[in-house]
Amino acid sequence: MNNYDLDKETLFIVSQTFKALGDPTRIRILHLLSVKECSVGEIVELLSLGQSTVSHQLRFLKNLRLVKSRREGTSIYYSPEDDHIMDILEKTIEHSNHD
Amino acid sequence: MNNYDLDKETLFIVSQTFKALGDPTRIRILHLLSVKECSVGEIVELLSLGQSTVSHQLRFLKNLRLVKSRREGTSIYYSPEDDHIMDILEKTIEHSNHD
DNA sequence: TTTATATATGATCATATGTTCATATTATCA
DNA sequence: TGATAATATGAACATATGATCATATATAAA
Repeated sequence: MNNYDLDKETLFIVSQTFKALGDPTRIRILHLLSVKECSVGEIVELLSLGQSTVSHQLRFLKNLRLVKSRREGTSIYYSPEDDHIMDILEKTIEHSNHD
Repeated sequence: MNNYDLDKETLFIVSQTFKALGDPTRIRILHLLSVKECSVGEIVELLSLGQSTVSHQLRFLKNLRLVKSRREGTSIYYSPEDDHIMDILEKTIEHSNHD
């Protein structure tokens, strides 16, 4: 058995995961959520992003189970869901500051 | 000082790095190189990819200093250059197999 | 129930990305 | 030097991606 190549499913999952981390807006959102749970409106304010942009990206991240949400009145609060990925993200951010 | 957001340069480096890992072809190439140093032709054969595709992606990876190369006659051998990123890639591949 | 507030969604558009084709470059060997 | 083999490059093309606009949905308050 030759392990030079990866199977299709692994390839899909891994590439999807890294693709999620490959966009500046999503990185900013995930990093913010690693600091504190935030409502959509708070993300919009703290990062100066459009409401629609944030909403679209949160849906993207939620589909990949990188974030989860809970409702509180009319607000919806988001927080990280995948510890492993968040760990990779934060470590890579630290790593990039040492260059 | 508010550390909710990331500075522009960090954001650029981190997103570029993950973008490199966000494509199936590049993942396959990097994973192969993590197993053994390969010439362009070997990569083409082992992964059944087009020569031009491999060459383009290798240039991409080399620009980001994720791989390095050495010449041997008319062949050019590539190998991983960034241990940290390769570690992240391999760990994420393993992680994806446990789901 | 109307109004206001917060969030989500769909369509559109410009740009980014990855592959392919054709060709150029570089090194080896007859 | 001329021919061959390995790799790199540029252009073109189709598809993917991310932001924006307009609008829909959902909850709360009046």
